[in-house]
Amino acid sequence: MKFSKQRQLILNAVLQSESHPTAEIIYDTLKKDNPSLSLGTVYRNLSQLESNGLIRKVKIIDHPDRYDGIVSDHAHFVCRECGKVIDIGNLEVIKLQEKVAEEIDGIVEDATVILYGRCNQCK
Amino acid sequence: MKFSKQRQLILNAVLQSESHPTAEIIYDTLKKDNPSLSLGTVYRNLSQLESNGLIRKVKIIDHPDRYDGIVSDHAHFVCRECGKVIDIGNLEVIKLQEKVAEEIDGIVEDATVILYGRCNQCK
DNA sequence: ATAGGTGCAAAGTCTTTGCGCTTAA
DNA sequence: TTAAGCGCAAAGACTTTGCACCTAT
Repeated sequence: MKFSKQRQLILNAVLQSESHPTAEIIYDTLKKDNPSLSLGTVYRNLSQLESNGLIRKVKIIDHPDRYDGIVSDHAHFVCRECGKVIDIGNLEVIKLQEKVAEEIDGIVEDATVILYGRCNQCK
Repeated sequence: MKFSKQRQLILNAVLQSESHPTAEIIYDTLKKDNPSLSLGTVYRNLSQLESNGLIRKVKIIDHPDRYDGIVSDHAHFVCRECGKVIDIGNLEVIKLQEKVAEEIDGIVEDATVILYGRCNQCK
């Protein structure tokens, strides 16, 4: 994989962000200092970076896809009130994967876990 | 909520299906015996039924949204080889929710859990 | 009677892609 | 040098919605 200036910018934006940004957010953020950047490039790179395992896509019901720089399996908590997304440790997720692999007699490669509710500020 | 003929058909289609159908699949299936049915109606009803807690939406990476008649929290396993979706018991999911509620000091209302891998036939 | 639902088709949102130019390796 | 990437704009996939008509309650 080549590392163009744009790809570096996009990768860094995801890795440095703590807000699990959407393609649009990344585009808007980077556009300020890189006015020629195109949205298509952002999508192409997010997709490419994900294929190469450098970032991870997170699907949240009723929101556009988000991206996350933490690649090891872990869960997300989404606050229904304020929309905040919080990373959750992966210990429980790994346990879950093991149980399920046993239950279906198959191989569990990874998991997407999203919990919905109210965060400590909004509850 | 009123129960039109269409709503009944759509609800039954989701409840009876074992394949976690998409809106398109439901539409194609019901269209055979109900040629005047429109895709917009299917989307409207799936959305409405979900709001009322009768069915549940399942988001799977790189697939259109699917719907599921089992409303209690539970996980899904998706086979990357054959695309099959298998329901997983909810015991582990409930445990996970409890741990996370504690970890974030918030309220966890429900969860979407999707595991990816190879099923017993494809592994 | 009437709030809510329907079919249809147009519009909206998010994402992908074809093309001719540019650039990292 | 050249395979890969870029910007742009058009197209695509999926979903929502406005409107005039219809129906469950």
